[in-house]
Amino acid sequence: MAPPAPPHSPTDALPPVRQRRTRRKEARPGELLEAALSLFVEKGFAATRVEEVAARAGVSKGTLFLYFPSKEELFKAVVRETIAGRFAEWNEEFERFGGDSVELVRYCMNSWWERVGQTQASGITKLVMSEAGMFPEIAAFYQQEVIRPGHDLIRRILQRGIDRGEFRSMHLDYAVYSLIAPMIFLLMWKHSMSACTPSSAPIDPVSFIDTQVDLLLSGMLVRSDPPSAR
Amino acid sequence: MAPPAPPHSPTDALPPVRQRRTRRKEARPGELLEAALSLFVEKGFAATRVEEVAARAGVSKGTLFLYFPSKEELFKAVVRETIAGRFAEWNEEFERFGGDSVELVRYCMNSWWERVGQTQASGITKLVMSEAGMFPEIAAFYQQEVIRPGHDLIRRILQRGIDRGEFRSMHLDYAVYSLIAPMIFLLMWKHSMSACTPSSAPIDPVSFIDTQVDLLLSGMLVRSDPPSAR
Amino acid sequence: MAPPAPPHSPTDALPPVRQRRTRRKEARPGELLEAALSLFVEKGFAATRVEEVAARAGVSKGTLFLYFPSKEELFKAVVRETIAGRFAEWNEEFERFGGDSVELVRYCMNSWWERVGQTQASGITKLVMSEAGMFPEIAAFYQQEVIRPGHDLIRRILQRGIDRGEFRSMHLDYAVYSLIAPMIFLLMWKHSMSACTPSSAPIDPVSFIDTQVDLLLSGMLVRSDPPSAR
Amino acid sequence: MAPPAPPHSPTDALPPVRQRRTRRKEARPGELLEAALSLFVEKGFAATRVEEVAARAGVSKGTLFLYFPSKEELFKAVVRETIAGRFAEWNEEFERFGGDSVELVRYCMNSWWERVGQTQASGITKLVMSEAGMFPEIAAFYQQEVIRPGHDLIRRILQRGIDRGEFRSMHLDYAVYSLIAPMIFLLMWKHSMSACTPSSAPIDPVSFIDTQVDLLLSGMLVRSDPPSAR
DNA sequence: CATGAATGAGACTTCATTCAT
DNA sequence: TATGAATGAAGTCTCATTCAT
Repeated sequence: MAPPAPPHSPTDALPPVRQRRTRRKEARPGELLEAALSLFVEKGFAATRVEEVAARAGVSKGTLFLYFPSKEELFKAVVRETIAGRFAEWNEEFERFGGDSVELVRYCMNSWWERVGQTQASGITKLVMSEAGMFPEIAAFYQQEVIRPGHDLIRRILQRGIDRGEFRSMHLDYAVYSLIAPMIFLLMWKHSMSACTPSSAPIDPVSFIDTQVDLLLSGMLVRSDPPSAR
Repeated sequence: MAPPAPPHSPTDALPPVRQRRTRRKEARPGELLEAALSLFVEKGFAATRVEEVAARAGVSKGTLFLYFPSKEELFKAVVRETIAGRFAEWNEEFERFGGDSVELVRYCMNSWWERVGQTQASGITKLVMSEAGMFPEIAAFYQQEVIRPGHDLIRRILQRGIDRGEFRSMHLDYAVYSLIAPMIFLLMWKHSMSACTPSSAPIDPVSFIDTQVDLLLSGMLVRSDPPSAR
Repeated sequence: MAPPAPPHSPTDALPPVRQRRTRRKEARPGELLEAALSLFVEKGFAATRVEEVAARAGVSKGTLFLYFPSKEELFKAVVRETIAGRFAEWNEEFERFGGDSVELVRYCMNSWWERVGQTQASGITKLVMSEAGMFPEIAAFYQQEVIRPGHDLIRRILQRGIDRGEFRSMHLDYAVYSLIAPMIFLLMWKHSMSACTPSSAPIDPVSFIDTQVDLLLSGMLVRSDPPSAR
Repeated sequence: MAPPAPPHSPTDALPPVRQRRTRRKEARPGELLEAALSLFVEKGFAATRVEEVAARAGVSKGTLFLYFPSKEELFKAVVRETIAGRFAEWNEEFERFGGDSVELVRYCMNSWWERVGQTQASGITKLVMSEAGMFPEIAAFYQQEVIRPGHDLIRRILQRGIDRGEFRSMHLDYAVYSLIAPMIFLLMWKHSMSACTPSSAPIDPVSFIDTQVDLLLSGMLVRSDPPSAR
């Protein structure tokens, strides 16, 4: 949580203990957001007490309200913060991708798992889905900032595969959801079932994604031609 | 809340009123569970007030506590009650199925949508996933009563396909989750995003399931042999 | 505020101890209002804690909120309650008055002191004036329900005196305020200065009113001279 | 809050800025008291936040506590400061007055309105009366520093009128309060009702005082009659 | 002197739960 | 059995006051 001490040359003057008061001001919102994220994910919105959040961030109750006017606003800020324009860079990255579309799809899903699914960020998606009923505003925001861009990104990838003659033509919108579905599933699984029960058949996300991509690309059916997949 | 006794002539028959009373008494727990289910699904556990549940069930707050010792127990009862062994009959039904496995898979998923997904029953899955963190006991119960039987059922279907030479061999456990994932996705979608936001690309569940099955069975890749699709 | 025990014949059965729960329901709002009135008057709106009000009314904090949705609403209810159409009967009474207008004015002011000034009701007028800045809505309500009717009532009395040739003609609106002023003064005095300081020249309200009426009616000037009025 | 130093050419004279700074330092307490007075009058003691006071005075919250050890002490200082012996000069002035006592009374009241009533100073009287319950000490202080001297001043004027054969003999103490009453009324009116409600019959203070003096001096009764006064 | 971030006691309000009727 | 008035623990939020810079 504390920023790792950067490697510094011996000539660096080490600032005594980093003045407490002044430095904090800028760090506080981030620390609070981080604390709030983990607690919200752990216990849900309602069951998380602001005092706990403050305590985990190492400040008092009152301080929290210096930065966020209410518990709800804190929640919204957590969502906004965690989401914050992830898609701009992703879009670019995928645009530049040179390989065939099969690999792109596989890369895309694995990459999502690494950068979102397995991080705490996935918790807020679970949270948003769980609490959507209570925060329509947040749900709408999420829809706009995450769902739609994500949808569009995947759509473009599939279109690329079709254009290059790699994928057969298909109902794009639903195909997109077919790729989103396993991620949502993984994420709900991680934060719900697996979190608290010794599941019978534990899921290894990487293997699951692998299988999933295989199936979606090549299907289950027995075929004459060997699947191109690994 | 009880309808005021209407003025009636001495010749009026009393029985109808008495009947309603009597039937009510036995129906109470069920009515309460129903009311609780819908409210828990709509608003989550914490945000649902017992008074609302009681009101929706047409009784007073006190009465609710006559049947359920606490809000938590009410929640658990909702889950237990709604889940009640569905799988016995399903198992049988699928055992008797005569067609090819492609059709069985398609039938299975459509049938789930009809009997669970589109009914109120889907709400409890959403509920369990949302509140799993706070009710590990319930999550475990669900795991045992729903997840595992469901998993096993689907596993047997896939195994049947492989045994009959219809499906290629695959990692069964993950393939099962690949079939579960879209259902979970559909259900979370229905109860979360679509419920409160005018989604850009609304999902028609039947079409989505159709596409999903197509893809999982035949894949996305361009092939020489035409898919056996429906 | 409590209804005086009605005289009852010896044959009346005295109800055991008056069942606690049921009877209360109707009495509660009144008891709370009474408690609130005295506390608000004693300590002002902000310094009065709802818990104190509840305690003085013999109930718990939560009970208060069963009857009044917020502290502000409680305050408004106190004002409304204490004010509640006092003027209808007064109007009538004064309309029926037979004596000369000098006596009517004197009667009017003495009567105000007896029925309002010396009762707790005067406290809320002080309160409204003190807190007007924070409760514009209340101030407007008071203006409409108390100030204006009171003003009109006095105006009619003065007009009567002029019509009967008892009073000289004068600027009625300001003359009305001249009669209101000493009441307001008395009431502020009672609730502010005298309440907490051993005043040097304590005011006996009845004597003060007497003198005030004398002066307003007959003036200070030595008799035979025509007044030097500008 | 401090004006940002404007970019200036090297030839700019610095002094003005320095002067302002220096003067500021000495002026601080006064500016704070002024800000506090207006806010306390507007919103009452409890509803006024020290931060607002500081902001209106152009300093930070912390600075306020450099000059006043607590909010309560700030309040007391406001009262003490604003009251500051006004009566020495007034006494003198009235002692020197040559005209008849009728004119003196009229002059006295008009003069009070001009110098106190219509200025911000009137606010503290409103303040003291409103908050007397919470600050008995202040009320006593006010009683001693303002009420009593004022009372004595007026008493002396009335006695002068009697001594000169202008006024009839009367109960002096109450007569004094009869002259004070309209001022208190005017002042409460100004700061309470009129401040926030579009009053039906707006009061012009000068006209009101005029009428009031007329009535108190000459009475309401038709002239030639001997007054019926008891 | 001045600042403003931090504190934490304290106030209002909610709501699951009890219990006399 | 049913009611609904009453409770009080618990939670959110405010704001006077402190203190390191």
